[in-house]
Amino acid sequence: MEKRTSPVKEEERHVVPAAAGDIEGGEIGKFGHKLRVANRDFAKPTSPADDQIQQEDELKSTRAEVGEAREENERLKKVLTRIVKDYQALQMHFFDIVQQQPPPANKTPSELRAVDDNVTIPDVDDVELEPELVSLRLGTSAMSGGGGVHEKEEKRAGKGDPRVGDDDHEGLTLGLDVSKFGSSASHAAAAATEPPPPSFSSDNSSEEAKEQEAAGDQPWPPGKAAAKNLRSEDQEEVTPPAQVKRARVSVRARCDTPTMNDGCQWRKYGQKVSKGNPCPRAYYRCTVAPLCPVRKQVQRCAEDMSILITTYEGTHNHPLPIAATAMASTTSAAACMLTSGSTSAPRLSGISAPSSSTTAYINPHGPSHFYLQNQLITPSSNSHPTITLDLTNKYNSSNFAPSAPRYPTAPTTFNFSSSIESNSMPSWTSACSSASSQPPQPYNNKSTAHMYSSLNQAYWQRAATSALPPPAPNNMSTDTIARAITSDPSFQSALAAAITSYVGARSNDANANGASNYGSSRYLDRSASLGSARQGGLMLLQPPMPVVVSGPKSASGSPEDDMEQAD
DNA sequence: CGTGTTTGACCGGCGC
DNA sequence: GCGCCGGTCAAACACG
Repeated sequence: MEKRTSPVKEEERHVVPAAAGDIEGGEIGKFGHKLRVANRDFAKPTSPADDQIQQEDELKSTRAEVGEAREENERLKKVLTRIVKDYQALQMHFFDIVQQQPPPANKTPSELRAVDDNVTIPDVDDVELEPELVSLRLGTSAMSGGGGVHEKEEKRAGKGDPRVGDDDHEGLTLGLDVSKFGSSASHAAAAATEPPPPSFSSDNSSEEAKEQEAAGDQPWPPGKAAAKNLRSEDQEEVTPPAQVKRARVSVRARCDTPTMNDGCQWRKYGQKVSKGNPCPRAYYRCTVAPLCPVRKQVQRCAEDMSILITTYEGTHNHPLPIAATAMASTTSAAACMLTSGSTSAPRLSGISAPSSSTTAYINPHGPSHFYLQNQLITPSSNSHPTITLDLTNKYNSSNFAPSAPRYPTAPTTFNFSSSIESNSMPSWTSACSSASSQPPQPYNNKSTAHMYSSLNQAYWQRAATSALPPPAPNNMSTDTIARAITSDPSFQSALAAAITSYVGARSNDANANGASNYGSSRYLDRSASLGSARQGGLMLLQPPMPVVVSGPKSASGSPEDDMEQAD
């Protein structure tokens, strides 16, 4: 570059000696090229006298231009500075809000219902500024209402919460874990009275944190060793009587890579061939932070090897990078949805549901279809309430109705898609159709991740209210609740956004996703990465991604049971 | 040498 | 009580 420009400089000096000297060195860097070009232009040989005058004029104009450019540069600098400051202030504000936000359980059911009945999707600004809207702990609200739980589940809950708390008390927990929805009333009450641990980070974090705190902070079935060690210490946390197994969120997507990139760091700790699926199931553990309880299972669909089934379980106890936040938020939202259904269903509808499985079908390819299917399944080994987010085109009616349900027993199926019509968000229809008519890749990962923040927040507000079962009436069925939740554009868009980002990112670097070279010590402390993670944990706000929701075409069976079956 | 993966063994839950 | 199964552990291994 330097060599290329030097001849021009020579020309400048020769033709217009004053030019170079009048320009500040700094400005030369920015506008020198322009100046040099201008000089070269008027250096063309013409009549000497006129040329001299013309050159001077042009030089003046060029100087003026440079001055303007300089001013513009300064102006832009100031604007940029202001934007950065605003962003930082906003970020701080966001964290403050997240940290200060009281658990939704503090609200009375009536309050929540009132909100629920007239929920309006808040503007991005509203979401951002209004604490209530920022609250991401709504997933826990389901907990407060969670009364009926199985004895078995209670037993499990009592047994399992060893790993608890260390992280939570540090205030770093990210919480959106939905797993605690089964908490007993007493536990719920405790949760309601206790302020959530301070949590920063992404949307789901606060929820998860709260849930962890409330339910004993044991997102995952602890490792045996950990369980043994901690069981005695954390009696309190173990006590929560009625705790169901952790909710799981399963994502099905066509993916040719070993794993999908969800932005987190994972370490594979096991692989096993499960019954009913020749494809081995890989077990991954989140290694972004030490002791992060989140794990995921990755398995190919037996019927369609191109479909990758990723099942998430647990709550991150650390801030997440943006990309990871998107997925975590999605899973949390889905889990929250599931939670609300599972908790309320037994109580409200009088159906004793050992566990619940909800499937959200999203067809990213064809006409946008999204529907949720909440299924009550028998408490087999797969007693984990599971929500499946289906990104495959399995939704097609032709493929959709399975010949026979794969559940051990025919699940009681609740379909709430009927009400989930585009009329709830008419304006989204067209946009979504176009967006979803393409392969997964088209979605912008970052933008969706960002947008998810606001959407998720909006959803959580709604979800909290929806999830909280009304005090008395038994006429409110799972269907009603699920309908309320799933019909929420915020949830839909949030889900779609995160999912699409998820899918879009999957091909970017599957390696980085599966397990990349992170961490300083083997399987141990990675706290060093938290700083950056936190930085990325805060997501920007963007307009919601349009999502069209349509009702399910079939209510019978689950086309989607690979995961559940495998589990 | 540090890190992640592989893989057989182990454990606990569950059904019979 | 036994066996099956899902899930996890941890030593051995591979890789950069």
